[in-house]
Amino acid sequence: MPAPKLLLVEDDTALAELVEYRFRGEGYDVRTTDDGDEALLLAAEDAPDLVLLDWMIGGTSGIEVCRRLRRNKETAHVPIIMLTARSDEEDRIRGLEIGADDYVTKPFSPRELIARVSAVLRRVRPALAGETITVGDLSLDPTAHRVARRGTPMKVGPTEFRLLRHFMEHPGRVFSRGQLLDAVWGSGSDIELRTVDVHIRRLRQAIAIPGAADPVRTVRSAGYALEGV
Amino acid sequence: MPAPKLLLVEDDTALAELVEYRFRGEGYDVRTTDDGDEALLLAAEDAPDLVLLDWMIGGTSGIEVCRRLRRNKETAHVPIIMLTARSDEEDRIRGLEIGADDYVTKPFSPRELIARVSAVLRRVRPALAGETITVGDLSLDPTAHRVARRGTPMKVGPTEFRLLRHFMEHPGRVFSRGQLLDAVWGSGSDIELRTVDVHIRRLRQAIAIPGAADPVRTVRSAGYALEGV
DNA sequence: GGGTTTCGTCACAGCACGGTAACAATGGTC
DNA sequence: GACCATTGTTACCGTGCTGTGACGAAACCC
Repeated sequence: MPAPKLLLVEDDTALAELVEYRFRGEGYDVRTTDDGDEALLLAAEDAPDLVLLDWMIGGTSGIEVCRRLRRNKETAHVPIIMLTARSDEEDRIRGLEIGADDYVTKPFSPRELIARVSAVLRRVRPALAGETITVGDLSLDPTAHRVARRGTPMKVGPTEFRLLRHFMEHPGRVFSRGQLLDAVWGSGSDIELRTVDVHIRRLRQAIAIPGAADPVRTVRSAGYALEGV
Repeated sequence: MPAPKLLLVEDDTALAELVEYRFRGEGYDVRTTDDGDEALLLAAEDAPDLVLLDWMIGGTSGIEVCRRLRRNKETAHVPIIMLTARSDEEDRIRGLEIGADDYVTKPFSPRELIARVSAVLRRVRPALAGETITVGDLSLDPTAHRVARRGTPMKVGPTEFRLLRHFMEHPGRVFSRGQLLDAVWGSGSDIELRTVDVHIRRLRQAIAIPGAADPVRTVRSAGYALEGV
């Protein structure tokens, strides 16, 4: 899962550094500029996942930047959060109507800003906000029904998918065949225990890549487990 | 374009009536309740497009309602705006982290609330705001009822249009046949599951262009999805 | 090492699932 | 009314998935 890319447009250097520092700490990839035109260039050449935009930056107004981001096809749907010292309702509404996705008034705490950013990202790109489960080099998206290893998508059958999901929801934990039957096949299923072995093999086969270790661990006389982090 | 459906959960009757009145005026379809459990029922039986949720309603807390909305698969992705008298940063962050999409403190002006609602909706379901959605090389204009692929217009039947629109509002996500029937045909429809297959085929046919991959993905034993970004 | 238990692997039969075409019913248009 | 577009249903077919038993390999115990 690539780090979400933020573009911070802010001319208060001290504030910009603080925000940048905090977001870096949260695993974001942050670029900063204090100039509206430069912001548009940066956004156009490598579209960020979200823009933090000061209401008023030296030269052009933040509003104008917002409008022009929306006009450009490449950046039209990038979510924007406006930062501002003003708390007039009039301005707030104007910002939202122009196309900002959220509006945070200064002074704000970094924690709140982080919470808002991740709330917005969760909506826009679920894959960026931890909707996907990641264990080691494996990632699984339950809603898209997708599995990838080291970024490359893997073809996984239905039962193997459910099996893997169960493992990834409890990484490192050992499950007996009976427990796996209950969890993956349903508690009422009347299926041979050994059948689990076969699906374990199919799962191993499905997520195998040459030169990489098998993440499924066999625990003799106990069951199977997914290699933890 | 159907009216966006709001669910308002608020126990201050006077405020509830005011909000309801204003949103009706904006063309929204509003249902109101003052009870957390009833809210969950209403949301489950006919998923709204957005929930306005009071922080503290008689009996259960709004937070609990929020959490349970998120837990239910049907309502997990419905955006939520919390309304609250508190303005503690701690609470605000907590609400956002729990899964609310936005947070408005009382007293608020109806205008601002409307602006925030439409900002969230624009982000989550652009089609509701009458905006053109773009996913991959597909674009869909909800007001003009037009679909284009790589710029060239495509002829798409009514049902296929609604189907495609639903897919494009949730790109990448897998929907079971039952879910598609609820979302596209209406929750009360009594239609064979396999009928969905036929319309999927018709949709595929309608948006097919030679030399391009089929954007509709079949997920065996799970449903269908539109190839995400 | 011999015996026993546990696991890995394979091939196969059965069938569940999705793709497709054909058809009847409906409703709108001229 | 005749025509056309659209819709929902069904039946058939092929493919891929699933569960099982059998056999050999490996690990464990003495």
